[in-house]
Amino acid sequence: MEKRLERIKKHLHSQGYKLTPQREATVRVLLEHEEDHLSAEDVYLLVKEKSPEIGLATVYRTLELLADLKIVDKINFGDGVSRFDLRQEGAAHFHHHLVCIECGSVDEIQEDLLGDVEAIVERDFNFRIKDHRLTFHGICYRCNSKGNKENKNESQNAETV
Amino acid sequence: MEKRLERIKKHLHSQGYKLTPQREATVRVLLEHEEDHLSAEDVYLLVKEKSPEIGLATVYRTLELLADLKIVDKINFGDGVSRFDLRQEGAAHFHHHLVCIECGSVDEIQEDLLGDVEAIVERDFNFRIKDHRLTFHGICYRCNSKGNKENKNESQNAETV
DNA sequence: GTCCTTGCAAATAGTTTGCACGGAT
DNA sequence: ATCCGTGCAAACTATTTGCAAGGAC
Repeated sequence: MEKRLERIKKHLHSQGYKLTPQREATVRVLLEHEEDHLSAEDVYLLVKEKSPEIGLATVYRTLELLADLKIVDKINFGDGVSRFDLRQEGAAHFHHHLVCIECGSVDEIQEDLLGDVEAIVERDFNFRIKDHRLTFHGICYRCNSKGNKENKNESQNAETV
Repeated sequence: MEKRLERIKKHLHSQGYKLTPQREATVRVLLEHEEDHLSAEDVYLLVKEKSPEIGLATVYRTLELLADLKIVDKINFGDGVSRFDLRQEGAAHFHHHLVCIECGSVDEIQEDLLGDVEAIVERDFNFRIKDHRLTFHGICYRCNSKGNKENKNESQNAETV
């Protein structure tokens, strides 16, 4: 993990930015919560645990910077909040998401899967693809097996990030 | 177009809602701007031209209602605004979008394209897909040919949308 | 009357911005 | 001495909500 931090630092430097303590703290939180899909507020609260003096605006500014540098991706699942997701190092494309409409969980799919589709789009629509967003909404494997028990269960929300 | 309005009316009635004048005006605007991807504010301004007494909150409430009934889809291209898109009648799935990072245009792809991908996701991740969102970001055919004019390029002009 | 729906205004939520200060070069 | 980055508060934008009033049945 230190290695990735180091590389991010270089990436920042190469663009004329510094890895300030606040930015480092923010990146660390992102690295430690790679699986989650944190909102800016989530990140802020987590950063605050280690660096209580940080301001919310700084977190927003850092996340925006990281998004500009393609270090993180800003995503939006339709609940009015932006979420931030570290890009896999060296990944050609952004990964996909499975959003469960029952428990709210968000899982990731690292496989590309879209190769053929993109070829068709590029050819048929003369569209030069730079990036994509693919999200499936449905019932996740957890809720699927739960539902099989035919239990008219109620509020046991899963992690939901 | 009247026919679609009629069906939407029935759809509302079947769920215990009425097609009030305000709702009708809103739906008409959506029907007349099917190609566009209007924000709530856009819809509001357009509805206001014909029905000046309507309130913004009513438009929001109507759009939310239509989204609940799956008559429209709420989409989000990452600029903090929700946009509303009429669902194709009888379409099993939501259509896809091509967002141009150069000129900001948004084109639609009605073809499904995701059949194979969805089969894989359902099988490998035990995820029951109910809906999806697929957006490509890149350079549209218009900007492609524009950029090509000064360069050496040849026969590839599309007219999709 | 009862239930829905509406317009308006106020409230909220998320995010951005202005500004003066502080630290590193 | 300059430049970048920060914290704070205020500003802004998009959206939601409370409420009194109007209309259909």
